[in-house]
Amino acid sequence: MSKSTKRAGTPRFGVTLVDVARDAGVDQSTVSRVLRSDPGANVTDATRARIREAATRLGYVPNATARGLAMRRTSTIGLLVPNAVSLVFADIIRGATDAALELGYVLVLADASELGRASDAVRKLVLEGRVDGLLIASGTITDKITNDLIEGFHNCVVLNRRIGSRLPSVIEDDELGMFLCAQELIDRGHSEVACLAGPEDIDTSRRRLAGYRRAMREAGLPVRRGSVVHEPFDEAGGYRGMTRILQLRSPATAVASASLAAAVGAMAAARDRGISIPDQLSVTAFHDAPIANYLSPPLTTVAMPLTQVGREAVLMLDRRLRGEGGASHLTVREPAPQIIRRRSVGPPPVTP
Amino acid sequence: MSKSTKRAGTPRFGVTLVDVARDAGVDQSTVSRVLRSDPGANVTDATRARIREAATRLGYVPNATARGLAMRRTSTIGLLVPNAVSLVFADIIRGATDAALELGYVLVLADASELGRASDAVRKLVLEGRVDGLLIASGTITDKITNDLIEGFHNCVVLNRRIGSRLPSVIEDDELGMFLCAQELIDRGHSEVACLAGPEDIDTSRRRLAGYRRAMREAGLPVRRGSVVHEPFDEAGGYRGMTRILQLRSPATAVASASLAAAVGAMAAARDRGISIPDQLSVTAFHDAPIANYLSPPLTTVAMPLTQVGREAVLMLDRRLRGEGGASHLTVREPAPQIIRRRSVGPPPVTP
DNA sequence: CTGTTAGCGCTTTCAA
DNA sequence: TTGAAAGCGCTAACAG
Repeated sequence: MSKSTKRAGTPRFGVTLVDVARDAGVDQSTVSRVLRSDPGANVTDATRARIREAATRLGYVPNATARGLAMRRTSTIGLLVPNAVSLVFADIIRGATDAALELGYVLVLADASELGRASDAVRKLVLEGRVDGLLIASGTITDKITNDLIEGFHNCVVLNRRIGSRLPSVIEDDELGMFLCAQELIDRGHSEVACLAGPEDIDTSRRRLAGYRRAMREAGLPVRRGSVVHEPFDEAGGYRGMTRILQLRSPATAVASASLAAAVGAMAAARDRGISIPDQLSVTAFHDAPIANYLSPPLTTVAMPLTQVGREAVLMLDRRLRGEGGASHLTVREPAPQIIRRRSVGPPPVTP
Repeated sequence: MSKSTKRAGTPRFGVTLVDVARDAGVDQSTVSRVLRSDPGANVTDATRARIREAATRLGYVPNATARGLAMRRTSTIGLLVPNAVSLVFADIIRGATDAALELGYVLVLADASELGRASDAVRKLVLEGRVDGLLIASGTITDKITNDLIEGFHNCVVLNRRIGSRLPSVIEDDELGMFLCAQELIDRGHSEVACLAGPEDIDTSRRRLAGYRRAMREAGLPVRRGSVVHEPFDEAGGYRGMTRILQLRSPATAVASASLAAAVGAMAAARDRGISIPDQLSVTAFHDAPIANYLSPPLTTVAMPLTQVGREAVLMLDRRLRGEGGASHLTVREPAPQIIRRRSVGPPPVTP
């Protein structure tokens, strides 16, 4: 069968190595060596130049699929997010994207707002080899994915969660961040400080709750019955939780929320019951985002180093992909959590 | 060189077609036919069963890279988002993800919050062949990308924008949606209705502005000088725009915002000047999202069929990838825009 | 009904 | 200093 046999109807890729090689009058392997800047390549400056020129002139772009097949790695990593719109993921995504770029990966996000989709994503991305590794920043669904699919798959890093000790993880200093949320309230004179904690069965919630408890303990304040409520990390959860807190016989005068979204819901709940912030109720939230500036009133938050979490997760994944060892559990403490004071905190109301 | 020659040090993929074939005692091509459910494959039920059994027992998963190389398509499509956290993208993403799944694609998101990243993403995803096609839902950066890289590349569809007639596009009925935003205000008795429009040079803004103008015109209301302000579609833009409107000699009593985020900023600006909503100022916004429920007061919005936009964009891209013709510009009108009344609209204040 | 064979575009060993 | 050749895992003619 002659060389001219072309599959009929199958589209071709663009300019290939062979095209460049032919144009430059060398072998494709030489082109490959030059264009990859292969360190162990001894190529004349002349040929080198000729190849480079031909490549740019022809508009050659290496094909990631072919390279991936040959190298058995795609140089892309995935980041699974619960819903791409959650307030706190912007920073993680930014940090991860930057770090990935620096290390020569391309970072793709996969939306896994639902359980089914998450499994789908893991299958399609990881098992079918579309990505070299996976970052999982997917709060609630993480456990399920873990059990279902990730077990034994070590090319992945979990963000903001610590699940057993099997899966590598990068987390923030949840305890400290939440400590600061509560402390800000206590410092202003509040003694009845409630806590809008996340889902009870999640390690992240537990660490944040521990920070709240420590702040109370160190101030010599009791944690009253009913003043710690477990609700999801979203607006609806915050709304429900705040409503329950306000129904207490002696409601708290301040509330530290373990998530920004929940704080938004909490503020709405207070407003709906005619309670004004910060006059009658003070609020602080774990995590900062631009929206905090635009709430009524602007919300005092504790900004966490989320960008760094994204970055470190990529670095850790890369290390693992390259077979290096190193710690597989990291708590990001730099830059330190920082309280951003806005107008949602005031002194406790004077009780009649 | 014997068959046993293995590259040293290169990791292997998992279970391959050959493994399954050997196990089932057939050729790999047969396995391929069976596992792909190739319609033109005449295979005995017996072998078929044997192959299937072997595949599942060995835990075979087809390798996307190899398949991609052979088929010259990756079966993945990319969705470029400006920043994954913008409020309105959740629905688009959901619609697109679902449609992609149905058509056998996997959808990956790429964050392109900055211009540089956007070009990077296009290069890495499209030119290097990591995706078959690209959806671009990237407001402000779209133009640049277009000019830089997309020209002549027709495996892409632009969302919510119409750029020349070269690039295929899927948009909402911006005019109608914004018409409804303004009409709601007018119906409540407002005659001084301002408009928080988007950036002036963007077609999307122009269509929304046209809807506002039509509502005013049909009501016989003049559009006062200074009551249309062009600012970006974000909180800061809304804040600035609202501030300018409130500085007018006779400020409007109502404002229709061309974006949800801008409305959030606008409400903050009003609050900061001691203006209460809806008593002294009514507000409506184009686009709905859960956060609207939790603002103070909850914001009246016009919900647009964003999920459908995401879906249709995928369908259109798929059609083009398959070489089918069909319209390359679509305006999604179903489901119809729907006004969601909350508490940000009231009658105009009685002027002294 | 099934096997053989020739690639897809690239990397990498080995030989010259 | 460069070329030849094998092969990554899969698909898709074509032959039998």
